[in-house]
Amino acid sequence: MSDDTRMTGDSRPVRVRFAPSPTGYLHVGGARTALFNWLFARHYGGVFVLRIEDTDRLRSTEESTGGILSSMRWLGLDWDEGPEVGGEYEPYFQMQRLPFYRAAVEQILDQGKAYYCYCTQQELVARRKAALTEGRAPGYDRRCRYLSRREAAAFEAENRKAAVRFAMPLEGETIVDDLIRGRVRFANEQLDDLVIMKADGIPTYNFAVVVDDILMKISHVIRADEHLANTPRQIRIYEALGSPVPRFAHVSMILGEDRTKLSKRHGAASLSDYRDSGYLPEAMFNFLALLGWAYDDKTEIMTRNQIIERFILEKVSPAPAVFSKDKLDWMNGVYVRTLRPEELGTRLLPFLEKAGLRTDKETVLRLVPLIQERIKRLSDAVDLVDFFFQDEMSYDPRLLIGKNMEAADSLDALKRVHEVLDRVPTFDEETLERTLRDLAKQLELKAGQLFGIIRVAVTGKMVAPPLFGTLSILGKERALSRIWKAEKALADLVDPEKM
RNA sequence: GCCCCCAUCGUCUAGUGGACUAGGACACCACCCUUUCAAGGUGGCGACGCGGAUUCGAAUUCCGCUGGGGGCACCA
Repeated sequence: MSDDTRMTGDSRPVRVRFAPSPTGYLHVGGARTALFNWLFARHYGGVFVLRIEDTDRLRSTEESTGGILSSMRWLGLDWDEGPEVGGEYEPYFQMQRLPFYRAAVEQILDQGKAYYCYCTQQELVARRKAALTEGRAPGYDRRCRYLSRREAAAFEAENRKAAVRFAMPLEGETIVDDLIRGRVRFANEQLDDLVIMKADGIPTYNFAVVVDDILMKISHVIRADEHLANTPRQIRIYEALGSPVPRFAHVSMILGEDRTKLSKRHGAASLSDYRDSGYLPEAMFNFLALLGWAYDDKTEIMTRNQIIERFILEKVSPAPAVFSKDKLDWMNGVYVRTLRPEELGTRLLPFLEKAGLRTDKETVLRLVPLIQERIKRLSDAVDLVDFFFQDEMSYDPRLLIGKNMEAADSLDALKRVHEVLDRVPTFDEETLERTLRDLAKQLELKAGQLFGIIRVAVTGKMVAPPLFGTLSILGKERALSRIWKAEKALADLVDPEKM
């Protein structure tokens, strides 16, 4: 047994897949499942397949497919086989693989391990409801499994469309040896005869997934916990098809802060929402990897390669994890701070433009040093720098009054600031700081008192980026004009009559 | 109703019978630094769900309970 075999529990070449259904955006939970598959493949030098399970004709859309692919790419999860890249086992859209499913159904039908079911959906729904109210199991009652030839012919004569059901074993048990959960046993009497092909000739999920995983030679099925209960049925289908059963690993689900399954109700649940609100893909990647997996007792921040190198299924937790936005925010901030300034500027630009700020790369680059360690998300930058781009600011003039000062004193101080700045030889940070600190001393004010007044005057805010950098970037002309306006506002406050 | 999964600080987790007065991170609180806000530093608060059993010894093994989640579709 090779090392890899011991670790992956299987001697076949590693081939895993992520198989989303294109009925919406890529959900955070789905992204984590995709990530774990991808990491597993990359760690063992295997193949990562992307397959689109679009057999739900009502809900599947092309837009969803496009959105999922772009979210995957944004996260950096490249697929070796799948849409747009092709591969040995194409096509990778299930609706283009119908002949494969039909052949497989025939094969099972021929063996007598499946049968036609003529029950209509209305009948099924009614019976299920009745069973539930009477406290019986809601599963299919198997009546068509025992149809006589004559009865079947009668239904055919009625022109009823038949679905195909799989004949599950009635007794014994089916064992799932899960790589994360260990051995899980299911009594076969619990498994009902599921539909494997709908009356319209389209396979159901539980069947298509097995057929494709066989055909695509998937060695490990890493998927969400919610599929564990489906697994024994799928194992029976593998066996009926005479194929080796892959190894299974059921990853726990991701919960919202209220400990229910994460969904739109919890705010952003789609990966694209996170992208749009300014999270970095590298932070998201790191964060998602840590949801249910940990390297050791202290490491939080890891590069993509470190994670690939360290990721093993044995360290994946079986317990569900709550998605903590607080921690994501923190981690995103860490990644924002490690970005090279030019890089951060590049990423910031679209967010500022989207907010309606008329800016350009060069300006943003000058702003970056002032805000890099002050933002967690890229979109946070907007509130921090918008005043640079606005000609008219509106703020409460009372904010111009310095701490523990009167309006009149503040006005006097601001006038002195105006004079001093007007005479200052250069408008660089160092000069500004020296000059203004000296002034504060002269006025017998604390630095914070004076700087606070100036801050409000030039930014309109109590909280803003560092003052001297701000003044310098703003430039003498704009800074003085803002100070002048502030003086007027303060003067009104001191003596409203004198307008 | 039946079946299955899960269970360590508020949250993410480390922990695979003794090294645990249970470690780290986020969040929170305090202090330091400081022109505001951040960032950074230091410190603090804070958990093995409950009950049995096994064992010299249990967060770690077993059983039950409780709680949470998932499944039982001609959805995936």
